[in-house]
Amino acid sequence: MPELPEVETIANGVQARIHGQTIRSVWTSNKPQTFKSPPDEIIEALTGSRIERVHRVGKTIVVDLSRRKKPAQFLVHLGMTGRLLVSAPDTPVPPHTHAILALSGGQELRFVDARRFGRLSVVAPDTRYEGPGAEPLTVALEEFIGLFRNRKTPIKAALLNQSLLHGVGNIYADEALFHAGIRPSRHAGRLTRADLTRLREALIKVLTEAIQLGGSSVSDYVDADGVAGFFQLHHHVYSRTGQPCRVCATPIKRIVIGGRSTHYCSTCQK
DNA sequence: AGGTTGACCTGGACGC
DNA sequence: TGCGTCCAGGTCAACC
Repeated sequence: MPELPEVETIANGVQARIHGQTIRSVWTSNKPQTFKSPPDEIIEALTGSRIERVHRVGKTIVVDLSRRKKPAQFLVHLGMTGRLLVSAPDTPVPPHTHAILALSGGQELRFVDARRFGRLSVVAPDTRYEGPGAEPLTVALEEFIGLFRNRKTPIKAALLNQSLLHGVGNIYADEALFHAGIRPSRHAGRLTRADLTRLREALIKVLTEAIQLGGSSVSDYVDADGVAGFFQLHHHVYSRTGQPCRVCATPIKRIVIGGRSTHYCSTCQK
C-alpha cells in the first residue's frame, strides 16, 4: 500500500535509472479502468518524448516529458498494488502488466497492477500537476492548522482526505496520531493548536523516517529495484491489533473510521 | 458543500 | 484438500 514514503522511494529509484532517456514505443493493456486518460492520448504524449525528471507529488509519480519544446507530464498513481519496474526486455512480463514503455537505453519501464486501483494519465499541455492538497513534508504550521479548522470529521478521516493533505494514507495516519498522542476519533475542528503542532511534527517525523528506511512493505510494495522496504518493523500501532503498545504495553485497539481500519493505544492517545 | 458510504479489484488468509 | 467467505485500502461517485 504505497503512501508518500513508498512513492517517493519508487520515484527516486526510477529517476536514477531512466531519466534522460527517450521513449521509443508504448504498449498498453485493454483494461479501461487503469487509464484515466484515453490510452491513445497517453501513447501519443509519451512516444518520442524524453524523460526529463521523475518525481513525486502526493501519492502520484510525475514523469516530466519534453518533446519539440512542448512539455508534458505522465502521471502514475500506484493505487494499492501498483508497481513500476525497470526491466530488461527479455525479462518475462509479469501478470497484470498494463503498460510497457520501451526506452532508448534498451530497458523497459513497466506498470504492473494486480488489483487495478492504480491509474495512468497525462496532463494537458501547459499545465503542471500540483496535486489536490498540501505537501505534508513542507506545509507551514499556520497553513496546517488552517486545514482542519471547523472540520467536523474525525482527525483520522481528515488526514486521509487528499484534498487537505496529499500523500498520507492509512499507515502513516495511524502512526502519526500515535506519536502525537491524539485519538483518531477526535473531531479535527476541536483539536487545539498544541495538538496540531504535535501532529504536524509527528507526521513529518514518521514520513521522513520511512523515506530514509525505503518505505513500508506490508504486502505489495516493491521499489524500482524489486527490493522491499522495511518500515513495518517500526510500526507502533498499524496492523498491531491486540499486541502490546511499544510504550506502555496496553493492547492496541482496532476500530473503523471512515470505512478504514484504525489502530491506536487507548492509554497513550487522548 | 461538507460528510459519509459503497463500489471498484484481486490475492491472500482463514474457516469448515 | 478444496471451496467459500472475508478482508485489505486509495479514490471516486453517489448520496445525505
